[in-house]
Amino acid sequence: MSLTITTWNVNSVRLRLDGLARLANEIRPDVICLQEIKVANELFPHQAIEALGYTHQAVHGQAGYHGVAVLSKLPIEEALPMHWCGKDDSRHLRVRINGFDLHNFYIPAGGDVPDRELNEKFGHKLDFLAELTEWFGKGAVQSGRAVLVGDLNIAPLETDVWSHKQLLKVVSHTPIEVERLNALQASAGWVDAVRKVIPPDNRLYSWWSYRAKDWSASDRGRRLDHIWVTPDLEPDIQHADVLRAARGWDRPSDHAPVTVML
DNA sequence: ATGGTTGCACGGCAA
Repeated sequence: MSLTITTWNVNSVRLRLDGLARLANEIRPDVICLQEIKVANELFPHQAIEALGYTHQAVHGQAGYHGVAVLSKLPIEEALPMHWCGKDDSRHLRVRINGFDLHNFYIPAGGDVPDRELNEKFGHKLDFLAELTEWFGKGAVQSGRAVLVGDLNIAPLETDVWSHKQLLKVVSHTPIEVERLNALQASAGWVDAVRKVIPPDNRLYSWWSYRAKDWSASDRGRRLDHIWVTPDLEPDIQHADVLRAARGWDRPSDHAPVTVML
């Protein structure tokens, strides 16, 4: 028995229905976790997605910004929209599928300036990570078997960015962010499932800016999207991949889907 | 050093 989970920052779910159909046909994930759906709950395109075989859907939407959703071929036994840092941003949806916990995150991007004194968005990003770390550290993962996915908006490894040196002061790859992400990972012993399959000596990206003239030729990417599992699931990791081709589809998201098969 | 693109609440803001 296997379970395939894909995470994808779609940058507007309503503009990415063709892409979702393609993902459903080409990868056939059992569960798809979306970020940046950019739509209120009542406007979520439930029927179009149901027609792709994802009859179970949990949505934690928001008009205009952010928003996360879980699409599943298996029943969603419980869905908990979560909130952090005293804000009502829709950035975390916790669901229970097949008896395991799945956490779908859209971590704050953090703005442009990597200094919390000058840029409160950067402070929010650091605080968000710290709150999660404390929460997971207190035993939020109870069942033992759990999966954490999403756009974590941090590329932790040198091989997760096109130029480690040139990105050290760029939000997403600064030392303080990497430190906070590593602390989050340690909080519940999370294992980076993608890097278990594709070792850290290989460059790997999941996001390329819209602003490049030729995103593929310049290939200035970053690995911002992640799939982590608890240690007891580590032996079950069968396969992992980034669907880089999706970045070249018509009207693409700036993120490519990341998939792990357990 | 600057500007480059996309998507949303149609226009400034976030990414």
